[in-house]
Amino acid sequence: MDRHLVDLLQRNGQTSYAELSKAVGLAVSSVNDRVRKLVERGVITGYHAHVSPEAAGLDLLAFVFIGWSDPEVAAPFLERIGSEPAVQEAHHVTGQWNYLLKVRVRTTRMLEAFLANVIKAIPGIQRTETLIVLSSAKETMALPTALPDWFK
Amino acid sequence: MDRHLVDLLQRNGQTSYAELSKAVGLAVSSVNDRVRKLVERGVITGYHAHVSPEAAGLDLLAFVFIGWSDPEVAAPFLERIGSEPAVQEAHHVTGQWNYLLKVRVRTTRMLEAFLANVIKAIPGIQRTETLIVLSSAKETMALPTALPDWFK
DNA sequence: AATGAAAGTTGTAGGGT
DNA sequence: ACCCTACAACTTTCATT
Repeated sequence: MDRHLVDLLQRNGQTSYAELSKAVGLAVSSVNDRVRKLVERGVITGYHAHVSPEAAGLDLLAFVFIGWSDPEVAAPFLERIGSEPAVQEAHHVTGQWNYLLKVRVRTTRMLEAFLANVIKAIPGIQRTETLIVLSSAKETMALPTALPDWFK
Repeated sequence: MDRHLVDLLQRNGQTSYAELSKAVGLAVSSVNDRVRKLVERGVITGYHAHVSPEAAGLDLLAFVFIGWSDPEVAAPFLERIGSEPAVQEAHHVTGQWNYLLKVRVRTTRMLEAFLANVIKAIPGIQRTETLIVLSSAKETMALPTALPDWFK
């Protein structure tokens, strides 16, 4: 039941309680209760308008691997990229690199500036490797709510 | 002006027109006009509830690189991962790999099943490399609306 | 937990500046 | 483009089962 509501709200965050009510077969006020509790419990963390990167002029998407040896680098690195809007994601990953960044900029010139003025400006960062995204076949923020058939 | 509205709606997709109106200094109906046009123009592509992966039981995030030689593999690969909820993103990237996937599952056992039953089940896929995400320091879908100071 | 109805807000469309 | 107004739709609360 809650899964169904979450599913619908992931797809369309503006779905009215009237519509949700019809879809799940509960009264409007019951739906209101359940959604409120989903937010209180932290299952639903927020509602956001999604913006087309291209419409915003951000035509270049890149993944940047970051490497360092000195563990002292981590704190200033995280602080810097945390306040950098061009960085959409920063993940601590296994393997030969420390971090993987997802970066959106306008052009290759701007990517170059990002690497030179933001990343290399952090003392101690030794290696980077950049992958340019040619096209994105899929990009969704909807999480699976049910177990897939290939895993039981 | 539109940038300001987009900014606010990216942060909170439930911001009322009354609040937007107060924030940008326009009448409610003007705000309504502008937001409607932003949606019509495709700048705002939709509104979505954001769900906590951990609350949904998806504790494992991984990036999976996929490689093949035969170009015939692309079509069936894209069709398969397009309909796979565990795959959040699929990017065609430069470098030694063809695609980079962002995958969310519950456990390492489920990741193993994904690689065996979904990826390796696609004929022609020759190489994969999986990076496990230990922690995500940043994960936002808010796009920058202004040019950064490190790029003029 | 779920329901129906009342009361308060908000979204939207119209005409006007 | 922007504003004001009015009505419809929606959200939220509350008493009840």
